[in-house]
Amino acid sequence: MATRDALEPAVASMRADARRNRERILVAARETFAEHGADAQMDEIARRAGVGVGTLYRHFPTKDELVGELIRIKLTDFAVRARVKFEEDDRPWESFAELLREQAEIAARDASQQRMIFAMTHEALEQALPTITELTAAMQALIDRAKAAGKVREDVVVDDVRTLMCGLGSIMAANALGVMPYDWRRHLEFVLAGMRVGCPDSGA
Amino acid sequence: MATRDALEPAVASMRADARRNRERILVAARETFAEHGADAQMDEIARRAGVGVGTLYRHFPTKDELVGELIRIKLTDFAVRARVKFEEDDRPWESFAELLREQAEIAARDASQQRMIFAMTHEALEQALPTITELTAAMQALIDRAKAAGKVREDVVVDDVRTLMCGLGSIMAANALGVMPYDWRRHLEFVLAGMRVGCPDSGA
Amino acid sequence: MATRDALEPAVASMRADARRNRERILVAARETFAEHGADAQMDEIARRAGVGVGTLYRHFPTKDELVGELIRIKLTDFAVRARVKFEEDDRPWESFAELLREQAEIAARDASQQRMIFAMTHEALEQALPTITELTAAMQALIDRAKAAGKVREDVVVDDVRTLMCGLGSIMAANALGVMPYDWRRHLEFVLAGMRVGCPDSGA
Amino acid sequence: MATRDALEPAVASMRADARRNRERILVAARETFAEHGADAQMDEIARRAGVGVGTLYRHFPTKDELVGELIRIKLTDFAVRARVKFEEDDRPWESFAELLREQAEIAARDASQQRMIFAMTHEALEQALPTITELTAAMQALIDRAKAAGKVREDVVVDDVRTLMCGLGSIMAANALGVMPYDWRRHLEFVLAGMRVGCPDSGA
DNA sequence: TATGAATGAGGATTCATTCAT
DNA sequence: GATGAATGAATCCTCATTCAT
Repeated sequence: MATRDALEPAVASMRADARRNRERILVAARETFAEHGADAQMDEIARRAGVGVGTLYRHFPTKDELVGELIRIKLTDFAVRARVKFEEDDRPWESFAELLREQAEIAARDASQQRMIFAMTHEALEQALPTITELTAAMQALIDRAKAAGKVREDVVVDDVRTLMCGLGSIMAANALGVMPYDWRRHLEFVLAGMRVGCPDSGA
Repeated sequence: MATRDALEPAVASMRADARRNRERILVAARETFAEHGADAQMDEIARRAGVGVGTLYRHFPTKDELVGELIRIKLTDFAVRARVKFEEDDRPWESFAELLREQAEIAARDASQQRMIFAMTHEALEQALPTITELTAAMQALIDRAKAAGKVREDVVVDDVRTLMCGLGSIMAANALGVMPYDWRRHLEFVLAGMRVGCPDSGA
Repeated sequence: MATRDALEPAVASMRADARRNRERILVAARETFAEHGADAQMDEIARRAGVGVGTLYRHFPTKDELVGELIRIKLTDFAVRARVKFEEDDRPWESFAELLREQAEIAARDASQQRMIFAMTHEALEQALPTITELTAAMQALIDRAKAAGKVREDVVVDDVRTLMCGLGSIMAANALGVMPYDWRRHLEFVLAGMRVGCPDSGA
Repeated sequence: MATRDALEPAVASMRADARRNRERILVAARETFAEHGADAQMDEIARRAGVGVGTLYRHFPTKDELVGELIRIKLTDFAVRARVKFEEDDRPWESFAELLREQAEIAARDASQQRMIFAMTHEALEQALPTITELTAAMQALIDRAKAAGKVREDVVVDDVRTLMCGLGSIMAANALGVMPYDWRRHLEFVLAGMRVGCPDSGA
């Protein structure tokens, strides 16, 4: 996990027990949002974390801020992974495609936790803004290199990746709801294929 | 609209005023889910429809059944459109790709109403099962013809389309939430390109 | 009781059972504010009224509006009484002084209910504004007549009466809290004496 | 300030820093009750005082005891002032009337802090009992001298002053709530006038 | 001893659903 | 059948007080 990098100074300077509680709350929140989606209740999150609601609210003054932090951590992790992939790997297409595959596998592993995005509000998102900027830059670098190497179509932009990940997350979420099975891995491969140079256009 | 075909016998045999109420409720429900997503309230739907809550509940005994009916109508419409496309049009790739583009535009037009899928439960889905069967058959026919004509990759299956539409709907919904802009049209074209014969594989 | 005059059209047109519930809620609210002051709980008010909380909230969407209505009724009653006193009675000093004595006795009778004023907010007050205007006018008429008859000091203004009643109410409330006994009747008589013509000034 | 005289032995024997903390807490509490009335929170008082809640609770084991102490100090101050007035001043009416005016001005100056009295409970009051006894005695002396000089009506008793001050405090508090303006100075003068010998009775 | 993190009962309000009119 | 009043479990959040560091 690259989460350590997500620690803000405020968190780093916490008392040991407070930091432990904070961590337990985040774990519990992930589980609870996974099970109940946007309807996850603060009381249940607290109970699972083994703390009182008061403690939960001391750490995250509103539900929104809790959701915002979960998103921020996830995106920070993604950004770090993207940066590492760019440094460590010099096969332009593979480092691009594999980053997305790996990130998708990770997202799928917290399973249905994708449902949390249903609980995302504007406020929640704002907390993650700096992280999003970082992630965008890292992704841009990967795309640029792959384009320069003639692997990725010239018209692909960073936002297409954002859109793809949004779609994948929702597909995983729908999957987790259990109403119907969806194969997100196949979906990802279709999009990757469509983004490659050499692909005939879609006839649009 | 092909909605007329969605009428069940029970609806067909209703008194004229009851059927009018039913229709107004469905319209009001669409509007309300569009504005408030899964948080749409039964009271507001009734108010917009100009009927009492009691009447709303007479037509749809639970919120789930109301959501289910909205989904069923939408899918029925899709199925009809798919069947028509198959009959009317003999350009295998185009009739496949254009159906998806048209359906996506329609979905986007109820705009944010996609948010309703956040309110979908297992029960809601069950009502739509027969419709889903129809839709699957119609889609299968289009895919088979396109494969036979060497236009669509052999490994594409009906479920890939279902998955695609799920992803698109969610992207539209996220868009409507307004937290971030997503370009679902570009996403659709990447997938279509990826499904075409002649596209290099994704390197997976 | 002159409360009947306080009925707004909205109330008059209610279904019989709804109006009965509304009345029971108001009674229960008076009792509960009397016992617990500003800390009175909506749940308890509902329980005492024999209705669900939902019903309480249907009639009064916020605690403030409930408090506001209680104040409005009380002031309406006062205004009516003032108007009647002015019409029925032609002894300028007596009609002025007796109105205040009677109103104070009435206020004291809902006893400690005066504590409700502790729960009064700006919003709550706003509901009562038209009533306050009426009351002010009625009181002004009584004061003017008593001044014209040379009974009340020329410098007495309507606001002095408002201030007096506020003080009396609080004294009653403090009394009801039981922390100390206060004799509000004596207090009232001192103020009345001080407002009479012929009283030596206070040496200020 | 005559507060020094209010020091109990327990306080006198405190370590210098503890006494300084105690003083800062009292100041912070006055400010906070002034701003928020009975809704003042212990956490905010501690924060303003620049101490942890724990320290606040070490000095005042319950909120009630804190309120009680604030009241006690205020009343002690009043009692001292009354005694001084009696000693220093030999104009019977003036020393009586001016004491009340001065005390009222002081009370008004903590401005809205009168709102604290809304937070007063039986327990809070009990702490102040000895002080009340002192105050009563001092006030009695002033009244007796004024009666003997033929300035104050024979039927005036100490409790009438207590009642007056209670009313004034509440009027100031209501004023501070800002819902309506009340002129407590005028109210005080009416009562003083009403208590003077030579005032016609109120016609009761 | 001082600190501030943790606690959790409680409180206002909402909303799907039922039922009297 | 239609209406909308009534229901009350559920939900987010607060704050006086306790207790580990």
